[in-house]
Amino acid sequence: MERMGRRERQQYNRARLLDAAQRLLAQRGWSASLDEIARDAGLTKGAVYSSFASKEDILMALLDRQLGAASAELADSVPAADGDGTVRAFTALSEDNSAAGRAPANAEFAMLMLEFWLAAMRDEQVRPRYIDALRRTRARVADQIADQAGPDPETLRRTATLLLGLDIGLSIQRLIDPESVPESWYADAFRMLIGSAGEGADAS
Amino acid sequence: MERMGRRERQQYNRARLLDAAQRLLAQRGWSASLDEIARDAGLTKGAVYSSFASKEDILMALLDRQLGAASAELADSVPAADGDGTVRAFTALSEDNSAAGRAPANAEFAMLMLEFWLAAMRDEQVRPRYIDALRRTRARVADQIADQAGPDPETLRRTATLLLGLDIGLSIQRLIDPESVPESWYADAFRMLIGSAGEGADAS
DNA sequence: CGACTCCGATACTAATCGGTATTCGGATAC
DNA sequence: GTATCCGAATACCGATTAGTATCGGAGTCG
Repeated sequence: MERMGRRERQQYNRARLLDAAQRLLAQRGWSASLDEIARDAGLTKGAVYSSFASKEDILMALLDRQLGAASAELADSVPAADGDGTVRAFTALSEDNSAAGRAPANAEFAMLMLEFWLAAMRDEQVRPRYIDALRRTRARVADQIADQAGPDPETLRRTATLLLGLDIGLSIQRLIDPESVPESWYADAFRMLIGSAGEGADAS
Repeated sequence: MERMGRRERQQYNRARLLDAAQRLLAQRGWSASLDEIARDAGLTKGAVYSSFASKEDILMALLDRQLGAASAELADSVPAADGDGTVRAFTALSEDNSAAGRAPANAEFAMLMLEFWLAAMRDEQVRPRYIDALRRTRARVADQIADQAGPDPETLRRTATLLLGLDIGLSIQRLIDPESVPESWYADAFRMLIGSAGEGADAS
């Protein structure tokens, strides 16, 4: 334990609260209580209300932090985009450093993302933030595959959207039923969509 | 109002409770209360506990009914699988007969499905039912595209999985941000995956 | 060193929820 | 027609929850 100043201490505690909220909201959903979150962070509810205005405020802050981090991670997560290292945005952080007993880290990430999606669909306060994050993510994917998916910007955006969609849709199937969705199919799909990138484009 | 016998009446009320649960669980998540659900069905909580054992039991029954219906719908939802009528499993019932003020029917369906997915990820009681429903859905998709996606059963299963994944992943993006994901991209992706079905298969 | 500040712990409240016990009323059986 | 049955309404309970009020104590500044 290092001695910390007041402001430093609060930022540290706030971060630990967000970490706890990330775990508990992913694993128990919105019904995770503030007492649980605070206790998981080694603090009490008093700490919560000195850093956040309400429970929904935690969701907002967590969404900003998490979606910002997800976009940043993506920049590193596409090594060369050859056969094996496909695009992984939704399955980011998939190095699988899961703590004992809990769900794997990538599963936790996906569950949190879908929880965010549902919150964004229901609450118009949350929606624009989530939309923005999705658009940034697609833009990152587009940057990553710009050299392989042709120069046409419209086709490039489409390919990026399809790749992100496949990453999401395959992960939803694979995370809950791994044996039905071999990991290698990610790469297969990647090749299929990149390989025939320019074919379906008919001027409208 | 027709006069109904006792048993008939209970089945009718049970169905109305499931209808209400479908709406409220989709739009307010698991924190939708039993009183709300009962009131939305024009009944009281007493009716709930004479038809269901617990709140989770409602989820189970709804999941069975909904996923059974989804699989059945799929059989009709792929007219000829030519360019425009792609595979729609996740976006089933997409004729968009949404009641006034509420979310479109297909959005409600998707939200409910993801709520189910999260419940299945968290609860091992729910998980096998959801896995089974996903597998049946993939099998249906495979049947629908069997004539176009080659005779190799392994490739066929893969193509069905990728198509379902794309349907899910594109819908998640499109439902919350329609202008970023044109509807025509569904058909484009369909063509891409069907067109190059046999290419990515390398014996492992 | 001493007064002030402010973050976080503690104590508490009003409201809500899932579930249970009991009662009510119409359909069923005879 | 009357007794019985059973599904649904009502009333109620313990437990939990988000949010508030208050207090203590460590860090800050003069």
